Amino acid sequence: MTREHEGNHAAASETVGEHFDAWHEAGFAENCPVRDVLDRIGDKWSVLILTALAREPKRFSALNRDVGDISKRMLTQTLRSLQRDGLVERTVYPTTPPTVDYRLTELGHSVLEPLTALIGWAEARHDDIRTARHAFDEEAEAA
Amino acid sequence: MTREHEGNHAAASETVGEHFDAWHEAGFAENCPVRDVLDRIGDKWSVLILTALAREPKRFSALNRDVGDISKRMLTQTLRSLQRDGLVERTVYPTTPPTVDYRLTELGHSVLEPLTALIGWAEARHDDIRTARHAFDEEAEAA
DNA sequence: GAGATGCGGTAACGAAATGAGACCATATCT
DNA sequence: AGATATGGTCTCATTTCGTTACCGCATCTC
Repeated sequence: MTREHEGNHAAASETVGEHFDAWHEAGFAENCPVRDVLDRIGDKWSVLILTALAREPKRFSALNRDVGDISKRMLTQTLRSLQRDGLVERTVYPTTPPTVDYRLTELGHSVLEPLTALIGWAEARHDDIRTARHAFDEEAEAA
Repeated sequence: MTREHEGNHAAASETVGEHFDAWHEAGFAENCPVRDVLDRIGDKWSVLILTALAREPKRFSALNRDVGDISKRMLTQTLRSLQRDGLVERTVYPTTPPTVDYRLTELGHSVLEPLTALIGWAEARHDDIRTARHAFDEEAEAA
């Protein structure tokens, strides 16, 4: 029943709003999955690594190359936390030098589904965001 | 055609994999919407603020209370960047003391849809994540 | 056989982001 | 007069991040 923006987004807004209230009452810090999960999703490299692994397992150095400007340090760190959360599986083959590969677990694959939606949104609306950004910056500069 | 985990996630994995390859060829840093968008989505507070505003506009201090343990500093900062990206609209009413409220724009509401999917995933799989986490930690401790 | 290269990382250090808290002007309530 | 609320900003300590150097080992090149 809110008046302002009712595309087809009203339902989602309502749903999310209810979730928020529920977390709020539940104590928030304790059992809020969003904090727990989004902190990881949102740490700048996780999503990129997950998408890089979407189709096939990759070795450490392949990831290092493919993801682009990530440092080994952050790659190691991010992979560890993804592994810890059960999204990624690390396999060592006892060759010399050791070969290590990383692959998505079922849990890891399953998160790609909602992520696809988000990526789709990002691509669809990227222009709108950039437009808004420019407008904002010019307005700020004018002042 | 990958063998390992084929729930219903195969399609998403394939799609995401293709996207990744496309970004990769396109140069990555330049026109990668994910970097651009996910950096914002994933900054620990943005999603929380967006969900807090899902149903109704709120004032600065209401947000400060509702979101919980966010500092005013980060609240201001996050709101500014959401505003800059056109997700949130800031309105000042010339009262004394000034009243300011924040509301989602159409763009802001539209992102709730993919976010809902992600939140749903987080809640559905939260137990799996925590289980994996405990297993990992115990194994690490045993070593 | 000497040096460079690739492997999968770790250690150390400076830079950047973040969090906690004090502070501000104004106005109202007690 | 003093406390409280409003919407922030400023400062400073802690945390996190990114860069670079380095490790042992094996293979490839000269």
